[in-house]
Amino acid sequence: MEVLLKFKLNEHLYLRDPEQTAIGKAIVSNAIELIFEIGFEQFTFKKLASRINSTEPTIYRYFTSKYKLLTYILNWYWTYLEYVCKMHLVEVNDPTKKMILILEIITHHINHHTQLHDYNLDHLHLIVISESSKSYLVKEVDEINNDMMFAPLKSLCLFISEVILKLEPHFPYPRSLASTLLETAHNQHFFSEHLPKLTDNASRENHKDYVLKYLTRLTFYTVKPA
Amino acid sequence: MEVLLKFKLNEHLYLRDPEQTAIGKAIVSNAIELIFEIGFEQFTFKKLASRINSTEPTIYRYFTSKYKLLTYILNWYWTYLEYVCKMHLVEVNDPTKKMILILEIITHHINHHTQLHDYNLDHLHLIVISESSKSYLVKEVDEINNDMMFAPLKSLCLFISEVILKLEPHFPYPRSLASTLLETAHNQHFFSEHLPKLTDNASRENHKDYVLKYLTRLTFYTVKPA
DNA sequence: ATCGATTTGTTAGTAATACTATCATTTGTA
DNA sequence: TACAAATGATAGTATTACTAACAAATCGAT
Repeated sequence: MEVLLKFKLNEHLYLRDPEQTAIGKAIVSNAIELIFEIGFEQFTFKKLASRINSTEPTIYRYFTSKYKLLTYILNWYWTYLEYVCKMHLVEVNDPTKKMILILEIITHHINHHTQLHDYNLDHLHLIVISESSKSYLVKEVDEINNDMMFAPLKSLCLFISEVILKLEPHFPYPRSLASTLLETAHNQHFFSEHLPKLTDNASRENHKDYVLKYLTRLTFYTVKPA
Repeated sequence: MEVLLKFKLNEHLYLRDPEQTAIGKAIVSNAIELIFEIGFEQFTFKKLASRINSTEPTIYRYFTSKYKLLTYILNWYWTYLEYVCKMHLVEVNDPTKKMILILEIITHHINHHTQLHDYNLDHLHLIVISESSKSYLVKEVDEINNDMMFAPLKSLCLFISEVILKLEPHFPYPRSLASTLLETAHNQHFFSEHLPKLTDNASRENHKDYVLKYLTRLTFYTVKPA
C-alpha cells in the first residue's frame, strides 16, 4: 500500500489543480527548488518552464501569477505543518509537552521528512523563512484574505493558540503569541544565519537549535502568570 | 533658529546624497508617499519621476534601484528611531521606565512628529510595517550586509538590548528579544489590521494600543527571572 | 557678470518581465 | 477509434528596469 499525502487547497489559488497532473506536480516541486536557488524576486515562470522542459503558457494554465504560486506553496506548507502537529500531539496529554512538541516542529527539529510527499522539505523550510511574509505584505492582502487564501495559516495559528490556552487558560494573547512564535521562528533563523548581530547566537551555526531555545524561553515565560 | 534633523546615511545607499539637493529630498519624500499609496511592488521610478515632474534618469542618478531607495528610507527611519529613543531616555534612570518608553516609541505612541524633518512619519510608519522585511529578505542579503547597509537597525537593536540587560543583567537573549520586539511590533500591527484572526484584538481598531499592550506583556514576562 | 563644471532634462533605446492569443499537436478516455 | 482536454509552439503586447548621449539649465568661483 502506498500512502501519499495530498492536500486539496483553496480553489482560488489555482486555475487547474496541480495535484491532479504530473506536470502540475512538476510545476510546484520545481518552483520550490527554483525559488530556493534564486529567490522569489529572480524567480520567473519562464525560468521555471525551461527547467521542466515546458512553456510559459502551460504554467499560466495552472497559476495566474507567481504570487499565487507562492501562496499555494505556503498554504501547502501550513496545512502540512498542522497535520504534522496533530499527528504528534494526538497521544500527548500534558500541555507543556504539547507545547514543546509544537516548538520542535515549527523549528524543524522533529524529523517529519517521511516521504509522504513530493517536495524537498528542507528547501521548503528555507523558502518559508525567506519568502512567506511576501505573500501577505502586499496591497491586495484584504482581497486575498477574503478569498480565504490564508485559511491554513489561520487554522494552524488557532490550533497552537488552543494549546497555549491549555497551558494557561487565562492568558490574554493566545493567537498573537501563536503568530509571533511562527513569525519569530522564521526571522530569528534568518537573522541567526545572515544578520547575527540581531541575535545572541555567537556561534554562527546551529541556527535551529538556537531558535528553539529562544522560543522556549519566550513561550513559557510569557504565558505563565505573574 | 531653524533646527533640522539630517542624517548622513551610508554612502553605499546612494550615488548622490539626496539630503544635499531639493530634488533629492523630493525623491525621498515622494517615494515615501508613493510607496504608501500603491505599495512597493507597484512602485516604479517612472511613476515617482512623473510625480515630481522629473524623469527616470534623474532618479537613477541618486539611487541605483528601488531596493536601494527603500533601504535608504528604512535606514533613515531606524536612525531616526534610535535618535528619538535616546532623546526620551536620557534623563530616565529606572530601567523599567526606559523599557516602557522604548515600547511606546516603537509602537508610535509617543508623539515624535515634531517637524524636524521633511517626511510624513505616519506614512513612513506604515511603510516600515509593510515593506521593511523586503529590504533584507533577498538573496543578496549578505553582500548588502557587508556594505554596512543594515548598520542603523543593528545599532538600534543594540541600544534596546542594553536597556533589556539593565532590566535583567543575566537575560540570555537581549538582542534577539530586541529584534523580536521590533519585528513583532510590525507584524502584529499588520495582522491586527488585515488578518485579525492571527491576533487577539477583536475590536478591529486601536491597533497601536493593542500592540503596545501585547509587547508589554511579552517583554516583561520574558525578561524576568523564573 | 562670466566661465566652467555640475546637475538636470530630453529623447531614445535595450533586454527582460508578465502576461495573452492562436492554433497545432499530443494524450487520455469512453 | 474518436473526441475532448491538455499541452506545445509561436508570436505578440505593454510594462519594467535600466543605460546612453547630448542639450539646457544652474550654480560657484573669480
